[in-house]
Amino acid sequence: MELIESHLIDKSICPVARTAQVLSGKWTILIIRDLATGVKRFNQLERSLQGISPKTLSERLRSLEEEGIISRQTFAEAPPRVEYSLTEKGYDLVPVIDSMRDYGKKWLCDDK
Amino acid sequence: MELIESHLIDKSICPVARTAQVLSGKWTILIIRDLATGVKRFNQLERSLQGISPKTLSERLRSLEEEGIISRQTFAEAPPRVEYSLTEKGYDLVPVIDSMRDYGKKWLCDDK
DNA sequence: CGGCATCCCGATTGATACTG
DNA sequence: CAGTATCAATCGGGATGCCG
Repeated sequence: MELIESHLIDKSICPVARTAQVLSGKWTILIIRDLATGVKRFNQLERSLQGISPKTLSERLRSLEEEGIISRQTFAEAPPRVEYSLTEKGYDLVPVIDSMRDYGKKWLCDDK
Repeated sequence: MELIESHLIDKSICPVARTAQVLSGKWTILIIRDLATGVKRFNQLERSLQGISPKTLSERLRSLEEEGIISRQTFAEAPPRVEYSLTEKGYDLVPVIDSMRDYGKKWLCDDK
């Protein structure tokens, strides 16, 4: 078990803390995880993220959009259609999700 | 920008969600980040994590210990000494932190 | 369908003071 | 030094209902 050299961790800038802040919130990472599989509509996300309230989903989507991580495309149809997808900035979070998945599989899941 | 194949994401188990749960909390990841550089004492962490209250630090450390991510070693001295370090389970979170650091440097830090 | 407006709650965090 | 005790505040999140 090697240790990271202390000087490699820049605390003044602390990209870790900033990323953590962006990913904070109970559902944030899961929304990005879902969108990583492709474009999704509001209701698709609502069903996929079992237990999320529409308010919370709406809030998270808006703040992620403001953050530039997801993009929102509306279609003037009846019934209305809104599609959410990852931007490049959002897609670059996939490695984070992947490493979290690896960790979860190794330490937090009994099965497989 | 390729997309992940949907079937590669196992939502029933969802290791991502479990890992997110373990890492939840405002300070959790930062504590692990600090301990990744080596053994630390309570006061060292308190100083390093600017703004954390001793109560919160104490709570986080205890829950991380219960989680098996950090280990706590006490020394019967005067003044008392307690050292915190990462377990193997904790050290395996370093890739997650690394990917978060990479992301933060690329997207969230102007400097460099 | 895709939201927004309200109201509400519990968990998390913080400030501060104090102790073994 | 390494915490605990107490109190207060914040905040994400949930429930429900309404609307274009």
